[in-house]
Amino acid sequence: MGPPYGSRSPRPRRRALTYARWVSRSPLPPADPAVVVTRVLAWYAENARDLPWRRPDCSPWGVMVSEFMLQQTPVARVLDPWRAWMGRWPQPAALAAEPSGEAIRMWGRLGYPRRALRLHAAARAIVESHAGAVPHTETALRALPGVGEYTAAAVAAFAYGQRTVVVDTNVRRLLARLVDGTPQAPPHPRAAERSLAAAHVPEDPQRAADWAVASMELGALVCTARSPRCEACPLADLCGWRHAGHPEGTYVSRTQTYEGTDRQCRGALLALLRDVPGPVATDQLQREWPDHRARDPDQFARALAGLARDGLIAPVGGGHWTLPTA
DNA sequence: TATTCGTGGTT
DNA sequence: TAACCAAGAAT
Repeated sequence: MGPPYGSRSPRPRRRALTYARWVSRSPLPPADPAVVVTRVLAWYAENARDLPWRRPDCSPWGVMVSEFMLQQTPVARVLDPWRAWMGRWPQPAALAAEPSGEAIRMWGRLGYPRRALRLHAAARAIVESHAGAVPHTETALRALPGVGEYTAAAVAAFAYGQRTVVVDTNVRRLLARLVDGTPQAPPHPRAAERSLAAAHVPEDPQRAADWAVASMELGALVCTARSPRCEACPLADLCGWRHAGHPEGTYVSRTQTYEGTDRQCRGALLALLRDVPGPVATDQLQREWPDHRARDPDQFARALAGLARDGLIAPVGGGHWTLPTA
């Protein structure tokens, strides 16, 4: 047995090899966006997943619900909750008629429960300001709670076939690799990224919407963050990152440990309130997060106050709490 | 602009 | 197995 792999600091050597390979090759010309779009659309036609919110009979509301649930959440975890949600609340008005606590309860363990609260508030805004119909324009969509730049563009494109610039984490990574030759997009979106993405959007609206979903799908299934399947990629011969020999990334993600965080505490408290029908005493909640689990003695109180401030829970008097009933 | 906000599968 | 990552938004 030799020394453990990496014990002789292979980095400089590896970097030198990468550079030698780079100079020995002819420069890779910039990929023609028209060619990129054509290839990705052809790939999508053969490889698209059959997701319920992509079917022609899916309502704009169904598209919007899917986009909320898919924020920072994998497709596989969204499928069942989406079906249950749409079965119970097929239109915005049905959800708007319920207290927000029901939305929080229905959200279950999808994570980021403030999304449930915002989706509920968005449904009420749609009833109040848009006669119960999901608005068509990005501007009107963007004004809804929980709808940011990405979601507004996505709903306009996928629900109404509009020509928008849809830039999600998949598209950002795909274009970073293809055009910039880097393995990952910058941690925070830059203006240059939106310009680059806009340069790839076809003129025809329906084709633009197809490009949006197809480029996202390619990023999700082939050009993945870890272990990309370049052998299955229709853009492999155009890819700057592949041409450069797959150099490693430089961005270091802050490792966010979950154990013992405020997030975990909030999640545990909310889970208890979700799983029982009525009010819960503060003492019982405290038992859900005993001091020995806490990072600091104020954590329980801080989490409880935070949940209340966010509107995820409400006091009902006598030291009891419930999901919001309004 | 940098942080905060859940949860669970994958590597 | 610890770290990474997932169709972001709000502040």
